[in-house]
Amino acid sequence: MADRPYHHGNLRAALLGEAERTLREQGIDALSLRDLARQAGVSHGAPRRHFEDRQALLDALAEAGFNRLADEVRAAIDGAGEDYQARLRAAAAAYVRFATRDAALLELMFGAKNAKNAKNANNAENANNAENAEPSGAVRAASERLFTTVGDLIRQGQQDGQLPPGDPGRLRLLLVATLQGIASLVTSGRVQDSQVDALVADTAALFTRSPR
Amino acid sequence: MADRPYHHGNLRAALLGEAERTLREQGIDALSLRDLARQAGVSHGAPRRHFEDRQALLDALAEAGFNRLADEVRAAIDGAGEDYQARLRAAAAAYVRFATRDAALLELMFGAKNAKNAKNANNAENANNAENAEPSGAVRAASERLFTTVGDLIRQGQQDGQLPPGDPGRLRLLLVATLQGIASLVTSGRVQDSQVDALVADTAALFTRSPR
DNA sequence: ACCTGAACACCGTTCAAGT
DNA sequence: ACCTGAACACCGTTCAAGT
Repeated sequence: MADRPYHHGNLRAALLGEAERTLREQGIDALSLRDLARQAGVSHGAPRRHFEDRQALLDALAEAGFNRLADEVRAAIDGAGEDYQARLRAAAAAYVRFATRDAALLELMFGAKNAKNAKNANNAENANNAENAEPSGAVRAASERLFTTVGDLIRQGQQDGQLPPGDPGRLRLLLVATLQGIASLVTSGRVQDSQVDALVADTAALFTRSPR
Repeated sequence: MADRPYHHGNLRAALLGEAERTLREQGIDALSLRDLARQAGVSHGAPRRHFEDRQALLDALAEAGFNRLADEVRAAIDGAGEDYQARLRAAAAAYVRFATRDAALLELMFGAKNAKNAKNANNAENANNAENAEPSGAVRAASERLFTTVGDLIRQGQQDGQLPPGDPGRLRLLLVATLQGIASLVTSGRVQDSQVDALVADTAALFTRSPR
């Protein structure tokens, strides 16, 4: 039976998995390190060995979230056939699906930036960046996978003549913004499920218009 | 001198004002009812008379935020002259300015929805909407002022022939989504200040293109 | 009508100590 | 190398009691 096996073996993975579930089912306010430790059957101090503080756990969740989002969007594009508008719609639909299923996680992924700086406000060496923190390195790297995926879609559209020429980086930024904005309206309950299809279709149509 | 004047007179307004400042300067994690009470010079139980719980305070902040955002966007449009693209750019720029100055507040305005439902999960009478809560009535009403402002801009563009005809409601939703998406990238630190002008210009150009 | 202050059940974080 | 358990300083919320 082994009441307390190894040192739990893979506490880090267990904490992350349980955290993902709690986040999905009960929201971020219900996410506590002590509670996760309880569910994993370890003492409340144990998580410290794997996550320096609560923010480190949230960063790890955001990182995994970005990796999964990038994967799902890419898979949707790859499975959408040849028609370019259909590929755009598939990317947007996959993004919205992620937002619907993991609203709190997506908020977490695009949140942060504001919380931690307060501590360092009095700290002279960090005073210059006290109000413009960047996401942590690992989170940023994972979020760039999403940008790369969308960038590939943009480049393909320009090659096929379905998108206007010009700086692909600017178009990529605008498309990510649009996708994230739709997701933000969905997670905040300002878009009904019945409106999503139209919004996705309009997004694809908007980007494939020709300049006047 | 009057150490403790009336009953503080306008505790509600004082709490809201201080909360707005804390939110701006230190982020949402630093926002505590007990701390606000301390700064207002009242006991920690006093805020309860004006805000039933912490969420009620956050709702009031979000409500005020939406009213101010709608006002600022409308003022920017009204002050932008006759050129329609310039009016679009002014609206987008005002939105981004709000996001830059009050990042945490904007996140709060488009957040929520997920946190409160957990409590009612076991409650049979509320089981049906346990995973799709709407923003509180007052917040929703204030957020609709933003939608109305953007809707007026859309209608004007269609009348002037600067925007394609069709359901103005759909176009409005897409424009709000785009603005909120840009803001989300800004508040999460994924758009540099130097990229904002191009993004704003590209947004205006995108919407005023003609269908191919 | 508005506020106080004790009480309760939670947190995150720290750190000496164990295995 | 990993985990325990006491300790500390905070929370939000409740509620009898005061003015």
